[in-house]
Amino acid sequence: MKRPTIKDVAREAGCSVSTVSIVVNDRGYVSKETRERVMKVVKELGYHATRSARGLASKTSGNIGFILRDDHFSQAEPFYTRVFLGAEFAARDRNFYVLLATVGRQFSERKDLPRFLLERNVDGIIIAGKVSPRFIDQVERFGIPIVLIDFEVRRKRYASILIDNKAGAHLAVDHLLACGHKSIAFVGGDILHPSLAERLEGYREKLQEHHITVQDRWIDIQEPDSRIANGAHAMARLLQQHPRPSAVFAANDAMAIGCIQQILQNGLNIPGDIAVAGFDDIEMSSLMQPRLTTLRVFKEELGRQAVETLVDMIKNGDTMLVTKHLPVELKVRESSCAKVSADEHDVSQHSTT
Amino acid sequence: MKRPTIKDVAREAGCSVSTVSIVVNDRGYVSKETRERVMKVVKELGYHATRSARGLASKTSGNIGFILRDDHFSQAEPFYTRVFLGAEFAARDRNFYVLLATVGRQFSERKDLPRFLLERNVDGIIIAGKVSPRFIDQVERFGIPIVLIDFEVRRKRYASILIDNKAGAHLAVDHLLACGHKSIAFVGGDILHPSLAERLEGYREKLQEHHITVQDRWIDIQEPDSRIANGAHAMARLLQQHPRPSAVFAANDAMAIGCIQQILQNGLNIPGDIAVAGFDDIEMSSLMQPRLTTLRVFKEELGRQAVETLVDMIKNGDTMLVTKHLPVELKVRESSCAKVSADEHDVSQHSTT
DNA sequence: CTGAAAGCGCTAACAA
DNA sequence: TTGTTAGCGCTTTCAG
Repeated sequence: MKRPTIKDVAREAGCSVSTVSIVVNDRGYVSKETRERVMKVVKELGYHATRSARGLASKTSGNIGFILRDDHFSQAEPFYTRVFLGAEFAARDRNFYVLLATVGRQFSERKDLPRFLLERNVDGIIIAGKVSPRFIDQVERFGIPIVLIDFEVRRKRYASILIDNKAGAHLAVDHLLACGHKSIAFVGGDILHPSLAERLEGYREKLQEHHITVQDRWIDIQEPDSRIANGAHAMARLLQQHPRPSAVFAANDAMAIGCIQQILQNGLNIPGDIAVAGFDDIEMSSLMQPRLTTLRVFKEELGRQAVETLVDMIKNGDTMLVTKHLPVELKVRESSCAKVSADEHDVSQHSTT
Repeated sequence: MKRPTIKDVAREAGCSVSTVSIVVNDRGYVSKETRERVMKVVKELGYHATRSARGLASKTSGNIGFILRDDHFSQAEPFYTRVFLGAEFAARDRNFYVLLATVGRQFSERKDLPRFLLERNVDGIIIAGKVSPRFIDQVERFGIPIVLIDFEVRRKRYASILIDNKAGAHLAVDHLLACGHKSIAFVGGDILHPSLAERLEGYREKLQEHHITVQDRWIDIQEPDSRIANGAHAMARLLQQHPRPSAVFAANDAMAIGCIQQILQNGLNIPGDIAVAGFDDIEMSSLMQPRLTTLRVFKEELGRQAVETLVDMIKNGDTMLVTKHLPVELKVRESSCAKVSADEHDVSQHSTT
């Protein structure tokens, strides 16, 4: 048996299709009696509107596009995978579906635009992480709301969900200072990424606040990319320095892990000889040996907030460009302080933003 | 400026809309000249068909529904998250989008059906993991292809992508026997799950093959659920046994990890006093201490194969019910054999199916 | 408050 | 090989 259409409902309820439409979408005015009569028939027939018909008539898709750089997705990179799952959750709560697409590192042609944009198959777009600004320009031309996650563009403002990177860097450096370290190095790759730049900036600020000279030779931001291997490379260079730093603050956990590998490989002790702190709190960080001190970023929450913000823009036609900074949390573990208790939760500290 | 429609293209190209439709969808016969003329206009105008219009006219959505039990998704459970990502990958290659939905453990009402089914917004369905058979019945009534992942129903056949659980269990038990263990226990929860039942069955078969009596008191399948905590509970009971087993094969890594926690907590040594092997190779297994010997399941591949199979069914109207068993791989690590080299890859073994 | 009617943009017979 | 013509099922003015 075929599925009932809106016409069937109208006929059974003895009213017009437009009335049924109004009732099932709960807009406009309908008398209580009519509404109930229609609802009853809807129940009986098991009627449910077909998405593509609604879409064609109303020019909405009920979908949200989630765009990620391919290298962030394909290696099943733990950070953005979490953000994506957070978005999935929130979308389901708001009755949207999430369509996923990836872009190349350097966006080249209109050919590379996600299919869902060309097909008009999304009502709004979330872009997670750093992508080519030219790409964002192209996306903008489709005239649908956009929310950025963990990324900003210089010349233009977008609604965006950001990490409180500076506050996090302050917490990390404060902690290392509290552990008695005076010579704290910074390791970062792809420093053009606004988030990583902010972490470096926060590091600088905090040292200055404590009247400690920022030493350029202890700031290693040569690596093009913030992956584990590159953390190891940077650390190798830092170990050449005389005197060498007694602590390292890495721009993210991946690089911090690379640093740790390099330090251990050189027969040095952690945190005895060198203390290490990272940023992100990816899953691996709490499972490795020694467990990594880091700043916990609430990844699912980033995705969730982005969806909430986007849905508000879609539904209310909000034109206000919201910017939210999500606080981070310092997780002190063995890589930074010998004396840390097993219960890491005792020493958590929230950023205050 | 408004986006061009198929009519605009037809007008510019001096032909009818149906010709344009045929060209852009690459079906039916069109003269080379006409085709090229149309393509040229398509390029110039930057035309791209709107998904919902195509959907309404052709009764296809271009989407695949992926259904997961809520407790498998919400805790961001690592196993199914991977399977889902694998499906995402494959879908993108085949020009489909994946819509995600979850079902409660016990499906109750038509109300609980995924919205994308009611809205006719998917062309096929993937169901991952164990769900209520009544739920599958309901899904079937929508008359679209279904592929099951890691699950079977007794009374009916479905296309399905399965794990070669028996072969895996054989490898595990063989390995433990080779390490000199004669008294090998089995720990499992939710043994009604076909996959877990097969692992137990494989364990039994292999012991019998070696003329070792299968001892019921060393088979602990009381726990309702195969989570870490329950692994610990089961292990606690096994440690009461006299004599106690010298090795444990757990139905999955989560329970194996619980076993390890319990063993260490009792001041025993791994693998000295008791060896442990798991199944799944979740990420945590290679990061913990001691690293867990387990059977690697190719989770992304499960998702990918499901999509490929499903898309074939959707496109070719294949009615053949394919069943694929994906091989697993034994990863020997410290939890089972003291003498294992750091390079675990040297001791991998594939199941032969 | 309710109904009639005009599409939304595309596909798929069916003719020509 | 190409064109004509019905819809697909719903939303949305616009009258009444």
